[in-house]
Amino acid sequence: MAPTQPPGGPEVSAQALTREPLPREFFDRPVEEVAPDLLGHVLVHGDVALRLTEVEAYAGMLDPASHAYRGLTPRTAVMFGPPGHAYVYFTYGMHFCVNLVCGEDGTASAVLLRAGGIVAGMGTARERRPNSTERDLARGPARLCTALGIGRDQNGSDVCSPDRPLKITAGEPADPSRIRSGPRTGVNGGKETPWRFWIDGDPTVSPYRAHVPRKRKPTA
DNA sequence: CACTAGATAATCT
DNA sequence: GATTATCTAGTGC
Repeated sequence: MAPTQPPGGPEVSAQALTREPLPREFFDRPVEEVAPDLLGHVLVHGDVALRLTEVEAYAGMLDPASHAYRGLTPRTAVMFGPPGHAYVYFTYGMHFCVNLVCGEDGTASAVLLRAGGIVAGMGTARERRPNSTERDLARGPARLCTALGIGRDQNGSDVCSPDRPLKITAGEPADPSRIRSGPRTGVNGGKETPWRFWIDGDPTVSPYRAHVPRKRKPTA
């Protein structure tokens, strides 16, 4: 027999690429309900598929930690649109992160996809992150985007349409008894809201890091 | 393992 | 000019 296969096995991996996307109504709910429900579902981009293990909820204009808190700007325009679309942003001069827009049209809430495990297209993912172990391929929001090849071109993409390269497909939902929540990572405002959700014990969940204000460049 | 600093650019003030 | 929903490489234990 072949040695160890990834969880789910190769047949499940192939299914992940062809399965129907989640219905748009899935996203047309309060963001703190959608976020934990996404755990275990599968994000597909091209021939790579990823089972979500960690996400964070951001409640739009009501949430000091959200990019949408200060209102509509060119960058945040996608979040103010209809649910079921991808909001991709560029940060720290080198990284992309991807969110899925939630709630009613105009609420500007979204779920940040923070980590997951690759269930199809392992070869492609490894090429994109050649120095990474399998466990670390998508362990963190910027690593996730690199492993799946997500960038500016995917901003605004409809993830509920079966014919687009980037889509969110139905997987095996996480066992509710294994879902944990806690404060969001790397965020300054809104610390009291425990809106980071993850699958307890899953090795692909990223380590928690509290927000640290960056030091300024030393003046020589 | 814990901790630090540096990379690098869009966005906002 | 300051800040940032990050990651990696480096040091030291």
